[in-house]
Amino acid sequence: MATTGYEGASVASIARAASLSPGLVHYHFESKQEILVELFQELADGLQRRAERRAKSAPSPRRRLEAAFDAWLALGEDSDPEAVACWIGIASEAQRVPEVRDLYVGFLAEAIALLDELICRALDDERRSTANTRRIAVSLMATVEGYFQIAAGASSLVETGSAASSVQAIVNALLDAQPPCAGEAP
Amino acid sequence: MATTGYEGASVASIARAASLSPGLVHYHFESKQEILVELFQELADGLQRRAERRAKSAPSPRRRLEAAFDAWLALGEDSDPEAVACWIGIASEAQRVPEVRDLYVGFLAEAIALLDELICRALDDERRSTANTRRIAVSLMATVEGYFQIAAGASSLVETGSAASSVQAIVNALLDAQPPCAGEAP
Amino acid sequence: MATTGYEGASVASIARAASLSPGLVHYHFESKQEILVELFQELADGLQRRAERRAKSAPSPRRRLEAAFDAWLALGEDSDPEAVACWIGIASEAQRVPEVRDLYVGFLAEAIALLDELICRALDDERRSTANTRRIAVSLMATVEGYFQIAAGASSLVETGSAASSVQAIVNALLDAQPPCAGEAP
Amino acid sequence: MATTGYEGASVASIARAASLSPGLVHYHFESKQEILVELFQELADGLQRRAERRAKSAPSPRRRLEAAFDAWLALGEDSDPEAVACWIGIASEAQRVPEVRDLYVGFLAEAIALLDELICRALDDERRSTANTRRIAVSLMATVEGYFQIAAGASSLVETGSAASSVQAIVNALLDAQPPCAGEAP
DNA sequence: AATGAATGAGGGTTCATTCAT
DNA sequence: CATGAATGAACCCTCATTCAT
Repeated sequence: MATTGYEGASVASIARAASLSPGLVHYHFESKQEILVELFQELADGLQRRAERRAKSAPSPRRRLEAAFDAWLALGEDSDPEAVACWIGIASEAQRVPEVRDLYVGFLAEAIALLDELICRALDDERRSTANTRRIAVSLMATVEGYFQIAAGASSLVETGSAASSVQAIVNALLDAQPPCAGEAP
Repeated sequence: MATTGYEGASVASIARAASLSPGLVHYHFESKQEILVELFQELADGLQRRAERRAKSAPSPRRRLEAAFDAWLALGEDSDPEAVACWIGIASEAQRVPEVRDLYVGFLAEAIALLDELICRALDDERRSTANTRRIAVSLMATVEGYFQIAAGASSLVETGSAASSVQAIVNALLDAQPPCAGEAP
Repeated sequence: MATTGYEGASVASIARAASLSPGLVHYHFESKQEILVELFQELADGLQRRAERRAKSAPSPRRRLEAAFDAWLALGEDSDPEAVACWIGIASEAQRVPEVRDLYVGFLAEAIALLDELICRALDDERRSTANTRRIAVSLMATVEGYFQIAAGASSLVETGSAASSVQAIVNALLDAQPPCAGEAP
Repeated sequence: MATTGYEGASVASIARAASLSPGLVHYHFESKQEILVELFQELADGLQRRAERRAKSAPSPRRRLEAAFDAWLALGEDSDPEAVACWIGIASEAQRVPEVRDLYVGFLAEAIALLDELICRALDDERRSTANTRRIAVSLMATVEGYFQIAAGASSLVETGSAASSVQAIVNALLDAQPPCAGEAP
């Protein structure tokens, strides 16, 4: 699915890649769509677990945020381009397949909640009360997803390794900005 | 293509939607893929033109940046969900179809160049020399693309109208940040 | 479908028999089932038209009845064994396919109505008021359908040409029977 | 098989319905077709036994005939619609599967022989010699089979309970008819 | 006697593309 | 410029049957 997309990956080709007979694929999966669902869950679980595990072992709130982005964007660039390619295809499929959409929304909601919490912890009491942390979380998540997309479709435009640090720069700027008069999101 | 995706849109259904005969579609387009290319160009041109036109008519450099994001993300949220849906599908297709990939990369490069320039103009001489404006442009573009993706697949997670202002907040934070000791990307 | 049954007749084999490509079959018929529906209508129309045409040209009410059975059972035995084979398969399919069932019920209802009317005309006023002509029509129709079934599955048990005359004998016996004390169907 | 037909009943579904594993089905039956054969024999034996048993216990020859039809058509209407549904499917299958055809022919031959004998016994010597009792038996059997078919595919057309009495009316009419000048089948 | 994973041929159906008109 | 019938390969999926356990 990484190389040919969901539609391009015929059940026969999937079976061949796994050294199975086509019939056996349908013995284990009700339909081709179910394979997509399973694949998504595996990818999403991997991302989520990775972010949480690495965030936990970081010493300070700020470092935890950093660790989360590292977990995602390291994957986005170097380690597993196949996973990123799948991810973009799935995001596209999520628009049409309700089951996939639900999972995708669920994943994003969880990730945003994690970011929201980490952001809260990284702020002092005064700024926490004025900042719209959830909105910040959403926009950071958008940046992550956008880096995935660009990495998958136009990797030549992103310097290898720059994604994580760029996002870090955004985080730093947002969290250290002087309380702007109108709030950070007017 | 917005509602069924590229693979899901049969030439017959496209013809029907346009009140044409299937044969006539292939009289005007060499192949189905060429329709995708044409569609992409239309969408990309629209985005690019929109951003440039609105940026031009803004009074200050900072306002020009703001106008560009407004041009993109207003489309991303309210005005044309069909275009956004197409866009995500195309980004997914770009991974596999070289012709589409080239166009996609070209569009992004142009958009990033525009942002880069606008950012440069918005900075004073001192900060322009220390800041990595291109990297900032890339990460802002990633955020825009990410918002498109989330809007297409999980619109419930984004407050209507928040995307543009959230990106604006990031821009403000990045451009107004004190020159950090370690640079914006350590 | 006559020789292999509905399930046994693959769309590919149907196409081959008609010197068509498999795709073209689905260009003209929405589904394989629709072919069955069309086939049924052709058979049923043929039976109905035949019975009505021949009944009309008969000189007396009694002869009209005779003509109707001749129209059906001549087909049932000699002329078109393929049609009979199809018919039995269709009757079996009618149990499961609602669309076919409706058509089958419709055909029988029409045939029974025709018989009912012919029987009424063949009776004198006194007997018409005491006889349950509809019930007689149903049982005669059952006999016809039963002859089809036996002809299709066990033709060796029926002397060629005997079906029509046997049914005629039943008709004669029923219509000429002295008014039984309890009515012919207690 | 009653609800989905022979082709529609997969070995897996049969196994599931019987709380068996698919493999075990093929341990007991050589093939799926053999299940059909077994099913047919069970149904046919049931019908035959039922008719014979009830015919035996009737007091007079005429009552014995009546009892036989009751045995068949009671099943056709009230008691076991599933059996009737199977029966029609089998009659359809008999056209193609030689083994089933032989059994079907055998069943019909036996049933006709039974009817023939009962009819003979019910007639006085004079009429027995002039009547074609076998032909009468065949036509009565056709009526029974026809009622099965109509009951299975168009039950709304038959008043519940009318089949047996209608056939009885035919029997009475045929057996009591004055020796027609031209015989009962001209 | 029993399991259920595994096979692979074949099922109905879709579809990009062609072409005679 | 326009039609729509026609093609045939490929699709997802089902299923009777086998077999190691």
